[in-house]
Amino acid sequence: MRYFRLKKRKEFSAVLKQGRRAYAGSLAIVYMPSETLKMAVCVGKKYGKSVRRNRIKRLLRAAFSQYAESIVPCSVLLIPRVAETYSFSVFSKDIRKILEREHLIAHQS
RNA sequence: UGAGCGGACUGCGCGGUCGCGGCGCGAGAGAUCGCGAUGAGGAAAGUCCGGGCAUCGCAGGGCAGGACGCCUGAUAACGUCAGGUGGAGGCGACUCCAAGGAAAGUGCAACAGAAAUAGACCGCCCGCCGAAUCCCUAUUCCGAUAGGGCGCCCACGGGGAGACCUGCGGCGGCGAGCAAGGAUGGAAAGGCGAGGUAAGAGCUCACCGACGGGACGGUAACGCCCCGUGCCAUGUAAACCCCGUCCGAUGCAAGUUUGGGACUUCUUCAUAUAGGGUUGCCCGCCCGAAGAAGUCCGUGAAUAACGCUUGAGCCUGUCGGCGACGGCAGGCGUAGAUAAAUGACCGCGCUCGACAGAACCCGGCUUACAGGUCCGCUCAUAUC
RNA sequence: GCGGGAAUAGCUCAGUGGUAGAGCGUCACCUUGCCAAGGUGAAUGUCGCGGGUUCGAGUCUCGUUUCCCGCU
Repeated sequence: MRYFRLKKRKEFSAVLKQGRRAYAGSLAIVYMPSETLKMAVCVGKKYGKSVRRNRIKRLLRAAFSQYAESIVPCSVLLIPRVAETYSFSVFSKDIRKILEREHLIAHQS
């Protein structure tokens, strides 16, 4: 089971307005229940130039896709924290921590 | 060997597992799945120029505005490039230069300096008048000049409260001549030397510079030579400006197509010297505009498809050209996303990997960039 | 992606190519028993940064950095 991308501005606003927020050390997650699993990352200009922003987005997508199989259907926004350096292992660990705390993991394999 | 100059290229590699965006093939009613090949740069950046392309305007005209500026060529075009000219820098290889016009006109040139785009303040020299006008020696064209001494009564300068001391034989006024000298300044009416003169002056002469004319070389910018003119007009045009060349506006969020458009009614604004559109303005040209409700249809709306990648394309060879570049022949098929694709993990290697991510497409410019490779050349030193 | 604008004292802003200014703030003094208000005086600048033009640049010009605004 793969995830879909969250594209529409309406959906973005809806999630940001009505969604539930959860925080870990390196990032924040905003989510609300929906029919299918949808995900988006938020990386604005404040994170640096385009190479740096692309790097952050790739790391977040890669980290998220590890758990995509097992998450209950909902709309998810990943918002990283501004930092000096970013790493896959820290993102992966923090996403897992949040998913477990918020009971978003459906069937543990 | 050291220091340096110019040009070209490269800018992590190999293997495995799991993933991402187009594309092709296959399966499936469809969602989707499988396989295969492919997938960021030299600057993709800044958006500083030039084009293509698209829409609007096209009887169009004028004004304004903008850009550029040695010459010749290259090019679709350019503010780019190539080759040359002139100037500046460097021992040199070589590098840099927005490099037309200041006798078309206007403006500006602070401070300093006597004076700033033109004059005569000081000064030099001659004549006259006034004060004063010592002595010795030499020369003498009998005006004086040079050297030495004496002296501060008179004049000028300096010092001192003053008496006075001291430099000097020295001054002041008027008139005429001159523009050589005068601590300034970025710039002071060609420079330097000689002659000349009462003192001076391109007043005269040589050389250099400037200007004008001519011959020769060069497509030209320009170079070089000869002759002439004593020479007169500072700088600034990246101040206004003049001359020459060029420019319609807006930018793919341009724009095209489909899907909601048609009809009826009402309201609001404007109603012709008005308003809107057309290029910033004027003339000219064209035209009413916006909203709401009802009926039919449809429902995804900053959306979908097209534009969207075969193009002034890239590579190789050859020919023409000093070169930029162009001609011919052969070969190649090389990202097209749209909340937006290259990542994660593991292993090995080394010098431990810089600047940095396509968004309509090209040609340039500019800026950023760890390191590495190659070619050509210069200077210094040593040896042969 | 495309187009436009700004940067001057701690803050808000002026500024004709010729010595960088105003207001608020800061500091010192006067005034007051003390504070505020008032008065007098003073300090404060890489004119964002780097080249060029000019005798001379905050101003003209080229590049660069940062920030702001508009366009669906």
